[in-house]
Amino acid sequence: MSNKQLLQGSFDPKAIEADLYAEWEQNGYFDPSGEGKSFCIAIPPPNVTGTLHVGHAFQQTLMDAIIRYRRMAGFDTLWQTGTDHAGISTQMVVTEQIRAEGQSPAELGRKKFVDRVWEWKNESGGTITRQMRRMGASVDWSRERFTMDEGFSRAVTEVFVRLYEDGLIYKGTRLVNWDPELKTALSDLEVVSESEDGHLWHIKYPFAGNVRTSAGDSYLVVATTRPETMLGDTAVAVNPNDERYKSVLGKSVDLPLTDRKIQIIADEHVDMEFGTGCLKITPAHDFDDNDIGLRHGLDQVNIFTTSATLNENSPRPYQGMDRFDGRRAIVRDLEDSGLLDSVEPYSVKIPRGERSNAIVEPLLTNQWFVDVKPLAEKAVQVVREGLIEFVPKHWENLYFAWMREVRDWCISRQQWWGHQIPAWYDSEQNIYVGRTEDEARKKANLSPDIVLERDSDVLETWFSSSLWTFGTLGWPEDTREFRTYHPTDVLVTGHDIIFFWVARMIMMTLRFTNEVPFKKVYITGLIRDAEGKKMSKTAGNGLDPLDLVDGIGIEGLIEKRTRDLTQPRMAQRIERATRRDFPKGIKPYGADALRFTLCAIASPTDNYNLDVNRIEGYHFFCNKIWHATKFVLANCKGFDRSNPKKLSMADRWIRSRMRTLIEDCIRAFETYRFDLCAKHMYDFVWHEYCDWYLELTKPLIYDDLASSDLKNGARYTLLEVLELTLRTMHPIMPFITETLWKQVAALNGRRSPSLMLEHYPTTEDLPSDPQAESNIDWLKKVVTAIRNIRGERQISPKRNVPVEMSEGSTQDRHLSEYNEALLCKLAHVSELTWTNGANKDRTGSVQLVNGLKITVPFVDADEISSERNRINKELTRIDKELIGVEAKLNNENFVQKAPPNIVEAQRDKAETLRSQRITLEDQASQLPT
RNA sequence: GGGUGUUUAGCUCAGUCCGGGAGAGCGAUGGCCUUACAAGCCAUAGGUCGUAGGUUCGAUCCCUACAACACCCA
Repeated sequence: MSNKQLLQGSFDPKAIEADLYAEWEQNGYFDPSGEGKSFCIAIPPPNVTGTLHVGHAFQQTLMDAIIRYRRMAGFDTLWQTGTDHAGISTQMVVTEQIRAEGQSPAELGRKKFVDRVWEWKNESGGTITRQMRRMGASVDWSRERFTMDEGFSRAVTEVFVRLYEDGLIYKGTRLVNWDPELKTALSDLEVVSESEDGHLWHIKYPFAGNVRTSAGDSYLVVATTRPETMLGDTAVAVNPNDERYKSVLGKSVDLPLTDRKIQIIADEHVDMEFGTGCLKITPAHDFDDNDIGLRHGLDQVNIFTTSATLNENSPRPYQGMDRFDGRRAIVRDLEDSGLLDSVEPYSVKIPRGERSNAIVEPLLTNQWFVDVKPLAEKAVQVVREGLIEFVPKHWENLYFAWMREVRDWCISRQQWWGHQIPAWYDSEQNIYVGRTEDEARKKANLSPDIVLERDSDVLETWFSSSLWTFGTLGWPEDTREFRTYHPTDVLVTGHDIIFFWVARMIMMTLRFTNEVPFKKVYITGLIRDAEGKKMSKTAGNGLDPLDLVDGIGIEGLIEKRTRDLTQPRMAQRIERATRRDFPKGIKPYGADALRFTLCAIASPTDNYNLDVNRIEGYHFFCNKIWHATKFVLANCKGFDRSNPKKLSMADRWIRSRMRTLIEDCIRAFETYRFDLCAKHMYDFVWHEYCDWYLELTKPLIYDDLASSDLKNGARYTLLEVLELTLRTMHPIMPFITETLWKQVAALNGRRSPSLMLEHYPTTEDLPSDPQAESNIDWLKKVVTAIRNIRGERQISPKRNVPVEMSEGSTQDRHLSEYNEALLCKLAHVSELTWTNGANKDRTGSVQLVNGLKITVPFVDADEISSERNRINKELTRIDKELIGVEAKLNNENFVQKAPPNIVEAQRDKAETLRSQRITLEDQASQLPT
């Protein structure tokens, strides 16, 4: 882009962002420099066939800001990228495609099915990486990995085999979350529980033999939300302290509808207040009951098939029934036999498979497990010792709590897409584990004529992702990358996967590398919509980050939000809400504005509300920077830095402020306070550089008679501070800063072909300048005071007014003389005079700046009454403040106990307020009546 | 039932390890097309900092209890 184009028009993100990314990528600017201290972030791998949602955009923006900052600060940075094979969700998508073609995966067979998934992966796997590029993510694409690629798969097999050899992986029959539709085990994360309307059935269990409760009943009443599971009951439990049932402990009841007798046992877990205080125990179909069952050595009677129909362990009439038909039949039969005590409506938490939406059934199945306890100890220790630090710190508590209650980890899934478990079976179901079948045979000295069959299960996705930091760096080979970049420096992720991913990475990495996977864990909250609601497809309030970048019309947005709804009846409501919130659709705000917004909302809290108005505000901020640069360039054409120059007070001031900005931003980046970082940048650019510094330079630059040394000083500073500002902001807003930087860099003596190759600003050449700061602070206050009077009296900006000063200190007098020209220009003052306050003939509006009295004389009579109001208002304010301060000073305790500097400050304040009060009263009395 | 977090201007949020009478953006109101920017400039209004106690000379900040909301676990 040429200067000419830049000097025209306003900020248009589309025009500048398009080609820049390709340029960076092609020039290899994202690759590690190979010089300096290493700094590495491993990206949480998104689903390979997924699309970018706001949460990704958010976390990746923060990671990119960190990486760009570190890269500029001279680190050898690697942002390791890659994607996850996302077992279940990917398999489901492809299954549906195949079904749509009128086939079933079973007909296709495993090999062809997996080939189809690879096809789909190659076809659609590029979407999310394309979107990441659009957001400006500076990941090293040359090192992109995939959890199913050859090298990573080798790491997965290696880990499985070693854990098996060490006795930390075993196969066993345990209770797991079972999805009867997908016919696979699910992790807790893949199960979503929500409250739904249901019932609580109270069922009578008659005692076996002549037994009575203390109340004289010949039966116990148990309450359950799932009556059909009673067929698998193996006990009834009561609290050992429950007086009502002490006498029946150890006795039995006849389990209705069956010919089984079950025992009455005592367990602390039972809540005496709930229902009748009797709890039916179904160890094979409830996680809590399973624990109780294990404690008491109860039988586990599994009554369901893998399709959740009643199996041969249930009484014949119910066999083959679906679990809900079974429930109806059982309730009816209980009622018929008079054993149904009562039914009440009840809100039940229903667990559903995240992908299939099927109701999950706790089911006893034969699965592979990791024995987590031995791994967890060390994982807790490294966090306790500070080798890994959570930011914000309080998440460590959650981590510790989870680790204390850690259960064995079910790692097998009955799926085809994923890492097939490296275990083989002979005809007697003996297990042989090895990196290959050959190895497994050799280890067991198997004769070649024994036929082995490989385990058909795959490992769950989290198993492979737990190896992410070291697997991507080449482990198990001893690579240079692993030695250089591991442990990685920081992990940026959401609190929802601290246990599923973060904790497991820590455990696995410690086990296999003897290192922590990362030194810091920055936990982000969840992005919600403007009203604080969770963004979701069903609620129809989701936002596609790229729509915020490139814009979308209202019809397009509605179409997107109502497409493929699971509940089509929601469409109308979603459309209405969308039209209300986005009457004109979404404007193209650009990647920088979105990135800046995401940083600005990233305060240390659990949730952030993403308000499009805010993005618009930061889009305007981009425009502000754009125009400021236009201004600077227009006034610095052909500027030569070697020209003799003299810095003005304003130049010295903005350089001193620039120093503060750099310090603030560095501190903010180092402490992960992206919100403060964005705020500092915004305030500096808008309210210091643009509002004041540019305005302060104009009188000088536009003055043909001004000294060329001073003009050169101003141009020098305009360019220098702008160039430094662009560098300072680059990690958050890479596109606009690079574009503008290329226009100003050479004028400030920078020769790099890209801002990405420049060093992050340091404060070395920028002295802190208290004199300039107090000088310009005074000027700002005085100008603002005069503008305040002008505003209140609605004096047109075109009209210059005379201003009188009086009662100030000699310092005020010096400053006013020094700054007179600027002051008159900025406040539209025709003439500035000092009076000794004796001029009683001319009255006017008064503002006080500390001890200095500033008067703008009246021109007509009706201004006088409004001035009286203004003074009265001001007096009220001063009185209120004075009362507070004086109360403090009259308090003996305060004067004695508070630190002397605080007391002194209060005395000064009281002094100032009193003198202001006198001046104002004096002024009011002088107003003509 | 247990745990964590939140509660500050009409709205969305800052207010930092370290207590000394609270800030921004948006919105609202009034005035300006002032030669970088109307996507802008200048000014104004508004808050017993969730409630009740406690600690302290002094509490938005520290402690306790309670309430509401959110999330996690059961």
